[in-house]
Amino acid sequence: MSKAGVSGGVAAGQIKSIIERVERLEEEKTALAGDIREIYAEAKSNGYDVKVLRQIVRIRKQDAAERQEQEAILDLYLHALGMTSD
Amino acid sequence: MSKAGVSGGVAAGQIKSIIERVERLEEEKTALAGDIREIYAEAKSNGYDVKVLRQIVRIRKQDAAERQEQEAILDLYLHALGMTSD
Amino acid sequence: MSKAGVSGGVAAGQIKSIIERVERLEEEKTALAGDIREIYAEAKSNGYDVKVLRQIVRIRKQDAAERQEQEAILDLYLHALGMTSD
Amino acid sequence: MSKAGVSGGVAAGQIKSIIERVERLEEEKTALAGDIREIYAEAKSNGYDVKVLRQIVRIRKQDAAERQEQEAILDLYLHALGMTSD
DNA sequence: TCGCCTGATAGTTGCC
DNA sequence: GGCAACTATCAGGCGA
Repeated sequence: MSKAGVSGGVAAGQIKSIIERVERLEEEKTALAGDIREIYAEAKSNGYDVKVLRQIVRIRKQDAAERQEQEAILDLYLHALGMTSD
Repeated sequence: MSKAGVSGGVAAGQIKSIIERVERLEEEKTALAGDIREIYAEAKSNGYDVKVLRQIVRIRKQDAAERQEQEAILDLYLHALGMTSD
Repeated sequence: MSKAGVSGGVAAGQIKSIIERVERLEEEKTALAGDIREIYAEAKSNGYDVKVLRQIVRIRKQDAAERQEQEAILDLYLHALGMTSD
Repeated sequence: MSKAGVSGGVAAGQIKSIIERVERLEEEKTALAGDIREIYAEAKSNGYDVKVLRQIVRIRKQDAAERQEQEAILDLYLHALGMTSD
């Protein structure tokens, strides 16, 4: 069939399965977000500055991203210069 | 002490632990987001309209939230009438 | 009035003004996007690799953002240590 | 030459010019985005519902697009009937 | 030219 | 209750 579910109700089970798998994963995702919040709350109660901690995490993530970008552009340069193995 | 880590470098290990635990959880969160995207991609390749599927998930979440709220209101009434066991 | 436009049609002119100002600005924004596309197209016709150019712009923007973040966290540290002038 | 800048450093100035022109335009674009945000913020402080205002702008843009499409279709018909001047 | 994918934007949620 | 960070959605650019 060219379009799932159009030719009848036969796909209902499949849709249900998709929805439920997504919902399950989103549930886990929400739980993890809660765990993170909990860690920060605990840190705060131990006298740490949560804003600073969050900023540190953010910067480390940015660093990683920047490194990725740097590698990506290096690859681009190498390709442009025909210096790659592929 | 009024501010953790200010009175010396003793808290460095603790900070490191906090940061790493958060990063670990965020990594898992990102992985789950990837899984969800994968499911939608697979659904799309099976001919489903991803936008519609996302909307269904959203509506079901809203419904769940409303149900929660309804129950909360019901509890409120029951409490007000002294009809609860707690 | 507590809520603009609720007490009558008197705010119609104001709404119209808001909408039109926004639309005007978005138009300009779209035009700028077009200008940028044009520059890249021209560069491409001159033999430049657009992908590389875009990557360069992206990295430079990231660098700037990272610098901002670094400054922000420095400020946070200084505040945390009570070493600021305010 | 088949690839600009590959045969030497002569194109550095040109690249620099391209990058800077793009960055200048992106800066202006960002500034306009800021102006728009400002308008909405002002509207909000005057009691307007920003979400609704955004929706109005979106719908009007869609309408304009549809009108464009209608005109294009009309043109197509007129061309097919040889009723155009070009 | 069409589909994919990344980057920009809008909405939501949590914090102050 | 307002503001800021984060997430999800959407549109434009790129490659096949």
